[in-house]
Amino acid sequence: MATISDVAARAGVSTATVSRALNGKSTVDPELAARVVAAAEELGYHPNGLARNLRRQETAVLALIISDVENPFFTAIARGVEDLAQVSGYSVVLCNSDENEDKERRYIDVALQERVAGVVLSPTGRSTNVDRLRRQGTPVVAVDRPLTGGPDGDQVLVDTRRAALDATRHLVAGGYRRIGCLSGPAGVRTADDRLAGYLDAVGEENAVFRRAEYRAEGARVAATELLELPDPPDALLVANSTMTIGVLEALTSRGLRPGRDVGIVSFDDAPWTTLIDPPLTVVAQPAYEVGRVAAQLLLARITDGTRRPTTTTLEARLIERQSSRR
Amino acid sequence: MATISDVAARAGVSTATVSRALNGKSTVDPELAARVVAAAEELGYHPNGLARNLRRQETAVLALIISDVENPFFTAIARGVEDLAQVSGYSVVLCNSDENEDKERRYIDVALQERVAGVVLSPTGRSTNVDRLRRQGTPVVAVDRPLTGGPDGDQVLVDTRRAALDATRHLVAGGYRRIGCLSGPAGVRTADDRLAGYLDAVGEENAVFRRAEYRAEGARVAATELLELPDPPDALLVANSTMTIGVLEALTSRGLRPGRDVGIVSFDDAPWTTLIDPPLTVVAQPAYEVGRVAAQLLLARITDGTRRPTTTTLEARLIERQSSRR
DNA sequence: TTGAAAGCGCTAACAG
DNA sequence: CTGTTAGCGCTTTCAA
Repeated sequence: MATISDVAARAGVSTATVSRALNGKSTVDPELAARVVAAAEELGYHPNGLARNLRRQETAVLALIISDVENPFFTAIARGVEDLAQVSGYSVVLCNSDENEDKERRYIDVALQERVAGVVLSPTGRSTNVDRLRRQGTPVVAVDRPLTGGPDGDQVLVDTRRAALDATRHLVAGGYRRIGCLSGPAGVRTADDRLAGYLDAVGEENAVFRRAEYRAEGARVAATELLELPDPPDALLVANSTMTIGVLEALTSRGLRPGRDVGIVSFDDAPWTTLIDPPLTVVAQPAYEVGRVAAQLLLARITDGTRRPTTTTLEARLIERQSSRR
Repeated sequence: MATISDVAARAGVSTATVSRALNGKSTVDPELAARVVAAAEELGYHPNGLARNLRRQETAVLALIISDVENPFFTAIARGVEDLAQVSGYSVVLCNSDENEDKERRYIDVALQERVAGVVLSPTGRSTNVDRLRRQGTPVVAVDRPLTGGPDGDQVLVDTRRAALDATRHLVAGGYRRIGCLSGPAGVRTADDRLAGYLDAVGEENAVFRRAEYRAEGARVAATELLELPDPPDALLVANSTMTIGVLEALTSRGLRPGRDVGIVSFDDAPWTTLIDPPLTVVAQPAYEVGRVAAQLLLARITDGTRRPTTTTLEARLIERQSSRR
């Protein structure tokens, strides 16, 4: 692969001139510059980013570590981060931690090794992994879930406890009497918060809930358990759209109709939620916006490492459709 | 950030020894090795991947350039690539080309600059971008769509034309008389192939079809056009699940029921396809498998650049549900 | 088994 | 405006 010296030789100038001509940083004689460009073209020259970054001690790459590539909520965040990064000349590499602390650590190590300019992540459980980044001074911004242990680092969250409270109250207002909740795993902050919001609304004494993985299958099983209770819930708040798929399966297989028989409100406004009958009432989270804001904060922190850490909390929006009406 | 010399100084050895001890390549006196490990630990040392890769002239990173992060088909591929790469010690960075040749070119440039070990991509339109990779000798494997211009490079495809043919015949067998097709943009190979398979089945003279972006909105409009024809189709083959969302919206807003009024077969077995009423008949593509095979081929080509290019074609599977029955 | 030294490809002082 | 030179942090001969 052609190197800068090859180009320099061909253009009859020094490597420094090639560098200057190609990067447009300093002024170069137009005629020389033209020769350089021509030579680079002829040789199919692509600057070696490794060498460049090693020398410059910086990389125009952001790492985005999310817990599930197949969850529309996170892919929407990814788009937000990417769109914003793009215009500032940064590329984004996506890593899938799979809600697994080990994988998260591995990817954080990769990020550290490759000396990325900064990382956006949805932290899994404990913060010990994040500390590694902080210790090396790599800018981080957390999305969706707060960093535990100190306000060190920016965060972009959604007020999901409040959203769960509102959603539950909406169900109460709709005339449902015994409202249940299906939330994600204990220790996952969003899952805990959504459950807490639900409890705020119904009170501990009236609570009927289960926790499961943020996946369809676990939710199906958990929903079935709830429905088989002696005094089963007549409405369900479900903590994410993937779980809702399982919940709807459980309902269908028991001949129960959403809305009429069991009121449903689901987190996340997935594209299919309007297609089913009845259409689902959902809590729409501003995922794309979360991504954009996170990228903005990260870039700001990259240019100015001394900025005080901030926490941005965005509001979710309840979209009332038919599954929460009898 | 601590460097190898810091570690060397602290352990009282040379940088060469640190390198050997930490990489375990060569034999190092156990006692020295222990000192090195301890020193690295204390300093929170993370080897600089940039420097390492620059020296070694290789990177353990694969780039995966796909045309839509929000399309479940591609995220399933991503999982397949990642799972396989992981066990061989490679990391995968995901780039979103958005079905846009410019973005694709930018990401290919990034891949080239960062000297990734290889790239998996779903090529957008013309192959001029891919040629850049080939010219530099970077191993490439194409997924979902073939590389145009020569069999230079491995490819992993799905026999989607055949799948479209079978799906259309299935509709014919179900008693539908006038079968229409909604496919993706001209020039996108999968869209062309699915349309071709449809034409194979119904014959040019009976064809009623529209093309649209691989997105919900365009498909909704196109489906509406078809349904407003003087002699509208009584069944529709839809080229991807995102488009199907638009198609179902069009049907619903006209009071038409899938199956009974208009038979539907959709490409891609999205998780929600069983939740709607009636459940959708779909063409399930082995996306995860496509990803795994692609990664396998890429790794093989990375270790042996002289391998002859291969083309793997996987079969799709028709899953019959209720939307293709009256 | 260990250390000294060269060099991967690039950029940025520093002279000229 | 241009060239010379040093060096980013690492791995890998080559000698000892």
